[in-house]
Parts: sequence; C-alpha cells; structure tokens
Amino acid sequence: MATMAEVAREAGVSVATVSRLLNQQGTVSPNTAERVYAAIQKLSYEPNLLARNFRKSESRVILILAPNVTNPYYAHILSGIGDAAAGQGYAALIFTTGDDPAREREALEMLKKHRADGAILIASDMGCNWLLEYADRYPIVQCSEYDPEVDIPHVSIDNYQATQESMEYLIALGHRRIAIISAENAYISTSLRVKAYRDTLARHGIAPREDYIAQASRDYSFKSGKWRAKELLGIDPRPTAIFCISDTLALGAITAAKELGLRVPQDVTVVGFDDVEHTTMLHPYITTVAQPCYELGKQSAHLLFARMTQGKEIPRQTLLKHELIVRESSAPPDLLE
Amino acid sequence: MATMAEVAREAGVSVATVSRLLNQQGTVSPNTAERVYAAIQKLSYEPNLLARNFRKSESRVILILAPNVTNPYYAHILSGIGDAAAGQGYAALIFTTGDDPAREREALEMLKKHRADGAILIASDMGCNWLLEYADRYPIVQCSEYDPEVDIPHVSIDNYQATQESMEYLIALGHRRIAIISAENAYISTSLRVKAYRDTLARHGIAPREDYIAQASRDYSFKSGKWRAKELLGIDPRPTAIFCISDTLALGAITAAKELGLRVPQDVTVVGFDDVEHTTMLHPYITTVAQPCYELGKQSAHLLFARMTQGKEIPRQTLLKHELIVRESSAPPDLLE
DNA sequence: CTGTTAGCGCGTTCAA
DNA sequence: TTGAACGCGCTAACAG
Repeated sequence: MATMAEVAREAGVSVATVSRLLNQQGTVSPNTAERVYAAIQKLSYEPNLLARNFRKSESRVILILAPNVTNPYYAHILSGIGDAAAGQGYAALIFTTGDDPAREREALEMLKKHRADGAILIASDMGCNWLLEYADRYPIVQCSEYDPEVDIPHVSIDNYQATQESMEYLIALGHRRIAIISAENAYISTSLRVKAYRDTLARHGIAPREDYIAQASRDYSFKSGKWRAKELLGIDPRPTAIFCISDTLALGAITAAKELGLRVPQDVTVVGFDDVEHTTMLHPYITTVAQPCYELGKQSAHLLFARMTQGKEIPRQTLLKHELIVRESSAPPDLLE
Repeated sequence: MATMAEVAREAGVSVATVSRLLNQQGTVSPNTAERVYAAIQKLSYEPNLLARNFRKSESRVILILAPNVTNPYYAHILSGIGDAAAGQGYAALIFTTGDDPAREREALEMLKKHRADGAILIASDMGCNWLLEYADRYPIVQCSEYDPEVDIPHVSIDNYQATQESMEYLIALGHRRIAIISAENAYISTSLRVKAYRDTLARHGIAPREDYIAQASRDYSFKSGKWRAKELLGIDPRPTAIFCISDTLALGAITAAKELGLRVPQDVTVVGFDDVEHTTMLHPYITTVAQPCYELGKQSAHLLFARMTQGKEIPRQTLLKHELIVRESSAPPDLLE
C-alpha cells in the first residue's frame, strides 16, 4: 500500500502539498495538483484512515446501542441512522445489548477508548445515574426512550398524545370496557401510554378496572401478548376492546381471540402500536399508531452530529409526528350482546 | 484523557513497561505491575485505540455488507455476526447497499483505507469480475449467496437439496400441478431452487408448465408475491400448490388466495422458505424450509477470522443444515374436484 | 503557493 | 526485568 510520502516523491512535491490537496486545505496550484493526482493514480494510493483518524483524534464512527437488531422496530431506526451517518461520512458501529445495562455500559467505554466519536442509545431505560456522566463528557443522544428527569437530548414521539388519540377513538366507537396490555419494562413510552390510558378513561367518567390492565414481557413478545389477552378475555364482563402497546402484542391478542373462538373485530377490537410492516401481511390488518421509525433514527443521527459540532446548544427534546391508522381490527362493540 | 506516558510517570516507570503490562508481552515484576495498575486506576487511564490500531496497523473492525437491515432474514444473520465479532473483540461496521453494486464497491474501498480488516458480504450477487481481486488481497467471506464459479469462501445452505425435499413432500402429498414463485434476481439460491423445482418434477414424470413459473420482485416483496400468486391461481387448470422461495412471498400468496375466495390449505397449498419468525404469528402458520440464519452469520464470522489468522487455507464452502417444517399451509390436494 | 518539521500515542526493537 | 529511542502515516503550524 502506497503512503503519502511515496506519492509526494513520485509527484516531486512535499507531503504537505499532497495532504493539502486531499483535504482541500489551503491552496494548491492547478499545475502541481495535476501532478499529484497523476501520482496518486499511478500508485493507486489510498489514504490510511488509521493514521488520519489517529492524527485528527477522531474515529468517524458513531456507536449505536440497541437491545437487538431483529426487532423490526429497531431495525427501521437503525436503517435511518445508518443512512444519515453514511451521508456524513460516518460509519455506524452497532452493538446489541440484550437490554443488559452491563453490556450497555461496556459498550459506552468505546467512547473513552476513542473507538467512536459519539453514541445513539435506542430504547435504553438505564437508571441514568451514571449515564449522565457519559453524556456530559461525550456526545450522546437517545432515541425513542429517555428519562424525563435527565437532561440528555433525545428524539421520540408524543406517546401520551398518541395513546390518548387511540383511546378517544375507541371511546368514540362506543367502547367502554377497554383493557390494555402493557409491558414489564421501565420505558418512558410504556408509562406514558399507561398513564394516558388511565387519564382518558377517567376524563370520560369510566372507572379504570385494575384487572383490565395486563403486563406482557419486557420485550413485547408475541407469546406473552397471547397469554395476557387470553386472561383478559376470560374476565367477566369481557372487555370489548384491547389496547396493546405494540403490534406484536396485538398480534398475540388477535391469535388469543381466535383460539377462544372470538372474531376480531366483531367480538373484540384490538389496537396496536408502532405499525411495523409485517402486520400488513395477514388479515385482519391492525389498527395501530404509526411511528416514523426511519425518521426517528435519521433525526437522532442529525441531532448527534449537531451535538458533535455545535456542542451542547442543541434542543433537548425532538418529538416526531405519529399517526393513528384505522384498519380492520377495530369496530364498534356489539351493542346487542 | 490520560496517556500512557502520564501513567508511566505516575508509576515511576517507562512507557515500555506500561505497554508490556497491558499487552502481556514480555514480563513485568509483580511489584512494578502493581504500581502501574494503581497509576492506571488513579488516572482512570484508557488505552487510545486510535493510536494502538494505527501502530499495529489493524482496525479490529469487520465490514458487513447487506442489501438492507430491515429484512428479518438479514437481520438475524447480522445478529449472528455481531455476537461472534464481539466475542473476538471486533466491532461490526454495517453498510447497507440497497443491492447497488456501486455502493457495494464503494464500501469495499474501506478495506484499502484500513477502516476494516475484513468483510462479510451478505446476499451479494455481484458479477464477481472485480470482487475476486478484493478477495485476493483482503479477507472476504460471503454469506448465503455466492458465485459457484468464483473461489471465495462462503457459508450457505444446500438450496438444491432443500428445495428438492419440499418438492418431494408436495408430490408425496399427491400434488401434481405445482407452481413456483421465484424472484427476479441473480442469486445462486434462486437459480438452485428453480433448478431443483424443475428437476424434481421431471424426475417424477411431471412435465413442467412454463406458465406455472412466476417471478416476483428481486427483493421478494409481499405485494409482488401477491400479484404473481393471483395470476397463477387464475390459470386453468389451477395449480394445487405454490412453492414460494421466501416466506414473504408465501404470505403474499396466501393473501392472494384469500382474496380470491380460496382456502389455504384446503383449496391451495402454499409453501415458503426461510422461516422468518413473524410468520408464526398469524394463521395459517406456514410450511417452510427453515434456514439457520443466526448460525449462518456466526459461522461466516468465524470463517472470516480463520481467514484473517490462518490465511487462505480455509474451506471454500460451508453448508449448514436446513429443515423442512410442516405446519398448516400444506395439505393433500382435493382429489374430488 | 510550497516545503520543513513537529508531534499525535502507542508497540517494539535493542541495550543495559 | 527495565528503559531509551524510533517510527507507524498523517495533519497542521510555521517559515519561506
């Protein structure tokens, strides 16, 4: 592999000139520029990023932490981040944490070691005692989840508002016995959705029943959704609608209903959250709140770049637009029952 | 951020000693070792990977090229690669190519620039004229797709054998009018599957009908599967079974059947390929060929590491086990029709 | 507009 | 067992 010194010798100039040309720093006469380019061509020179990055003390890498990479919700966010990063000449280093704070912390060490210039935390619900220290010293942005008490820039949607809209929609349809399948995690999205669920019911004078509030596994697994739904649908009086805080859970609820001989939406309405694409592949298509996953990722990356260049003078919170999409899994309750 | 020199000064030793200790190179007396560790602790020193990697002329990064990151098939492979890489102290740099050879090539330039030590190409159907040059100079491994004519190590499954098993299964069920939905791409998996489809029919004395052979979009989109299936199901005589080369296409075929008022599997059998998890979320559960995606990724990474350490003396082809999983979407044809 | 030069932080000789 | 010294390839400050 040719080095810059060799190129310089070949072109009969100094390394500084070659460097200047490559970095559009200062000015180089068209004449010598041409000679240098010829030399580069001839030796098929490629700059050594190991050396360049070392010299400039930057890695041009951003760290992405996600619970996993197979959940389509995360995958779409990653996609948005990846494209935005590539557009800025950055590479995305993806670390999966499996929701393990220890691995999360371990990954953030990469920042200290100069393996990455900044980090985006996707769906991290960390205690934030020590996270803030990192965010103070390094550019860190959170995506989709965050701690409202902690001052770390983040991109998300208005989970409270989105849930409220879903609930208003269900109530307008005529539903009164509305259950919810939430999840056993500490995500802000989860608590905001549960809160909006309770508040909206209360505002309409509907007393929330504690047995209508179920919790699925922390990773929103299909199976846990199915089990919780079966329990809910066994309650007397049976809920006429189930609001699920993720599409996977909604799919589980629909399967549970079918296995109990209940039709969706005629016998029970099911509403999801996220709008991951594979739910549009089989009937009934799910009524759900669409999140702009790709955009969530893209904006997170842009926010991170802003943080890296402009320092801490960036917005603390960016909320993107959601959208309630009404499809087939929701209908008015059967009032004759 | 403290440097090694500062640690050395603090401990009253030379940088060489600190370095030796950190790299378990040579020997350091327990006495001084302790002093050095104390200094490291006190200054909370972290080695600068930028400098270390530069010095050792290695990036400890492997490049992953994938068409996208949202297709669950790729996502699971990425998951396997990521875990294997992390286990070896490597970071996985994921680049999405959108099936664009230009972007693929651009990404491989990273190898020349020393941004990565090796690369894994997932589902790359490149012409391979120039790919071989790269593979000759750098550690490169292909995952899932490869060119049989080109000598690049790869990990995949036996697509021919797997398809043959599916076809034998359908024929054993009594099917004779079997259609296939393939895809408009140049993947080896596609051509092997189509070939096995034809060969197996022929071996059973069934003349293949060209109009039973459909091609969906190159990325196996749900919609294209649906359209192709609708066309196939409109043919007289109507096929009693459709073999799809991906689960997404199978989902499309099932939807098409439903929209035409046909029941699966009573009126038409549908078989898929890949066994991506979300197909187990809604009925009918698909009969499909399961690919060990995670393992495919993991083995690819191990193969790459072998290539990086042992040079070119590694197996050219690694074939992992597939499995035909019979579920609900397949049944004997209705012989009374 | 161009060349000389000084490190960046580390690993690794070679001597002691 | 330890230390002194060199250089990886590049950028940037300075001098010309």
